[in-house]
Amino acid sequence: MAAKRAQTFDEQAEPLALPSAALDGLIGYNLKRAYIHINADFRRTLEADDLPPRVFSALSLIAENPGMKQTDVARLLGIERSGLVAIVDGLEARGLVERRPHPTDRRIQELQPTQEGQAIYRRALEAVAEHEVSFLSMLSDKEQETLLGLLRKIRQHLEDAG
Amino acid sequence: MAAKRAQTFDEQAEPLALPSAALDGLIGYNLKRAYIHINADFRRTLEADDLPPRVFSALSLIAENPGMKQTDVARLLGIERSGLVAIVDGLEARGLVERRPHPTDRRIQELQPTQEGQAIYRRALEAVAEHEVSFLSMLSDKEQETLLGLLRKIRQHLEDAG
DNA sequence: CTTTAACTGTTAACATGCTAAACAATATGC
DNA sequence: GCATATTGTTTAGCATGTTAACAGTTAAAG
Repeated sequence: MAAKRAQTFDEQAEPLALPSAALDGLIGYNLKRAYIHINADFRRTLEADDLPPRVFSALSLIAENPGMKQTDVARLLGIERSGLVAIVDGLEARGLVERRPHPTDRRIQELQPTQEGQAIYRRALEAVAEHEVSFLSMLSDKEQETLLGLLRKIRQHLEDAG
Repeated sequence: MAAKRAQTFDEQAEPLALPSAALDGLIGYNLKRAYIHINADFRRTLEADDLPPRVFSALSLIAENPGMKQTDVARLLGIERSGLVAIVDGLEARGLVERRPHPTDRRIQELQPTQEGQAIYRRALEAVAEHEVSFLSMLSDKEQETLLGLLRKIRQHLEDAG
């Protein structure tokens, strides 16, 4: 059990289109709707590994940056330290991540991915990438490249100059 | 009071970038991050009118399609009928929307925007559109047009043959 | 016509995922 | 040494959703 619970929420708040001509002209609205669809697919893909998006994100950070402390992971995820505890507890209970004592600072517990954690992360990432291909099949390769470039440009300007 | 509550959540779960080369190549991930930023701006913009995104969406539906019943609004928003009750209660308490009896079916209460409701909706929509311009200033007009077209293409294929 | 089923809006109980506040253990700066 | 800050954690609470049950009303079946 645990896989079809009810999917209480996250980003599935607007599955259907709002029939509004006014909103259709806004990039933000179209971005939101496209995101909702692709995120739903993302969630479905990760459901096979019982990884909610937020847990996948945490695992991703830990797998790609071994040795981070929880405070940093929480900050990067944009949640409170207290909120991360349960997520790491879950990952640790499943044997995907380990809390290890910091060599000099005994307050800190470094987060290390286990071999299984790395394997599952890589497998999940590959599954997501594969799903994306079929999910965006309405766009040509050229169009996908253009879209990726534009989205990156937005991120770059917003995340660099905070 | 009521405007800086705590902004408990919605989509602000990942304000900072995940330093991951693997994820950066995924359109879905970049779409998500761009959406998070633009949605945060969307939320800030609507905060002036004390309109959470979900309330704005409901008001938008009602203002642009007067006479809908709650069941339809809930379905279009992707939430349960029971969840919409509080939202409509709030809009009605603020005098932005009215519940009116259906002429023949006494189960139904038609949702009608008041004059003030329409005014606030139009004003909020204009504010959102204006914010979008400055928010996406890193893209040229041509690039914005391209992005809008690509996002629409995605939506079209996903929502038509849903 | 009568009975049965379906639909509408609503409430109540509960789940979820976060925050905020307090805490003990530890580290740092003067 | 002592005040202050940091880390991870627990606890309580809130926001926002769901599901289940309901009363009133309508539509369908017999």
